[in-house]
Amino acid sequence: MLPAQPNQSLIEGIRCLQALSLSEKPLRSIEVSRLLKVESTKAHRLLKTLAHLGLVHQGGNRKFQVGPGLPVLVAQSLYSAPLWRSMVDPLQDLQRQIPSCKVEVGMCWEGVVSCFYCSEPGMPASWAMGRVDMQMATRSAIGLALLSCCSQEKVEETFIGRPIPGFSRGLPSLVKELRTIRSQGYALIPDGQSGERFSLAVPQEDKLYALALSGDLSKEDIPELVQLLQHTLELLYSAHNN
Amino acid sequence: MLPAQPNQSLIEGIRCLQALSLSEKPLRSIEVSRLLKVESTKAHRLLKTLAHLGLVHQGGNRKFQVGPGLPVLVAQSLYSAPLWRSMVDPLQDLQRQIPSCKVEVGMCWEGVVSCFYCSEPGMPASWAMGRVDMQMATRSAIGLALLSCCSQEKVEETFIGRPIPGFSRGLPSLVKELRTIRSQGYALIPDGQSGERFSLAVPQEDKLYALALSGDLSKEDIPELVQLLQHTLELLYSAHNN
DNA sequence: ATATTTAAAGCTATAAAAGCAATAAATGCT
DNA sequence: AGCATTTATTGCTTTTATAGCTTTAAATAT
Repeated sequence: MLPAQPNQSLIEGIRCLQALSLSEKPLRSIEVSRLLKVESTKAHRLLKTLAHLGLVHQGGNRKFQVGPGLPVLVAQSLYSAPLWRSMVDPLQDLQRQIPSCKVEVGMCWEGVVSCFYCSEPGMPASWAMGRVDMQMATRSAIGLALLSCCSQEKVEETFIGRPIPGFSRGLPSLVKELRTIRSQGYALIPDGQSGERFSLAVPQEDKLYALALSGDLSKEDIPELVQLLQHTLELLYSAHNN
Repeated sequence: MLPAQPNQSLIEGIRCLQALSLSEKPLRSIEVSRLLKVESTKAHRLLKTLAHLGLVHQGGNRKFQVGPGLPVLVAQSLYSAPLWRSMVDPLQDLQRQIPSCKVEVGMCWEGVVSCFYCSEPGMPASWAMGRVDMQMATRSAIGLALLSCCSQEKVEETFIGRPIPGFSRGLPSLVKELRTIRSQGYALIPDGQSGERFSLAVPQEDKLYALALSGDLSKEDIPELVQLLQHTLELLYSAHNN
């Protein structure tokens, strides 16, 4: 994955972006430099470069925050390509087959899941695509399904040294859970407080995203639902890879 | 804006991302290198670095496409900060005052607008935030309002050499329109085919985003609506800058 | 108004990309 | 299926861009 000659500057630049996106408020360049433990001139120049590109916005008070470039890049990738739009039809079909469930498609990065498709029962199709919600990966079926596709090292690297939401007993219990998920090919977790609701997610072949169903699922239906999800994923994959 | 020592690698890396986000389908590294007119080893190494970071995804066929990092970064910046969530209340208030109109907040980058808030009449609050839709800036009131805040050079740089959606007579007519918008402080354009519907947008002080109202607007109400939008923008600004 | 902190630029050593050449791996073609 | 062409990937050397120190300027706080 990592090339023989990775571009260090690019890596550091993205770290700046990441820091800004996680921050509660806009940051001064020196604050970023301290957060990332890099020399202040360097952070400053990276941030200014990102600001020039428009990925970062520098407000009147000179503080930096995430800028217009990021949402536009995401929107472009979702809309300008037939790639993603072609996913809507198969997903709406799925929604019709299981009308009482929520249908979601999401990606996982650095322990965080973002769903770009989310249709709740009764929601018009045009509202379902083009969303960006956020959940902690370890509390989401989509996140667990995708994490189960990562190597154990990658998972450890991601979660080491910080509390793992939903796994208060730490990394080993997460790793164990992921092993189970990997072997069965799907993640099933309770959804919300009530014992009736569950979330069921299956990862896509490429491991880029996962598809989830949430609602009143009964244990005996699981194998059938997993099959349905896998079938839908195949449709999605061929829809945007031909 | 541009620092004395901009980081060239970072700029090139982002150009790769941009190329992928605009592409109809996943690209081979050599295709990216040809699109951007850079040496192929360089493009390859940048893409591999981005793939390692997770901003780009390399599928089984080795082709590159936008990866999970981007949507997660956007979602994080929208949700993990009180910054953006604090915008919901003022916007819902606005929606209540003008119940028949659509309310949108969007950013503009490289001639493209992405709205991250979009509430249509009757839409629940929780569905309005966390959207990423896409429109061409020159066809959108939000885009025109934000472009009017850019220098003429910046605008020319963005649109030179390509057709400008909605301005078939070219750059000069866009520049003229932007001058008008800048002087009056708002953009007003017809919305859809019917002559009844309009879109009205006002840029935020920092020029980071603009707020728009779309629907059945009558000419004589414009000044009042502009005031209302400006007032809401002040609330938004203070909501996330204190 | 003054002191302190942060931002930004200049400059040089150095480390990191660029780009060529070589090899390996895919892909396409017959 | 086997050969030819294209693409991906690495190694190596040169060159160039970045790191980071120092200095100056601009904000911000006191």
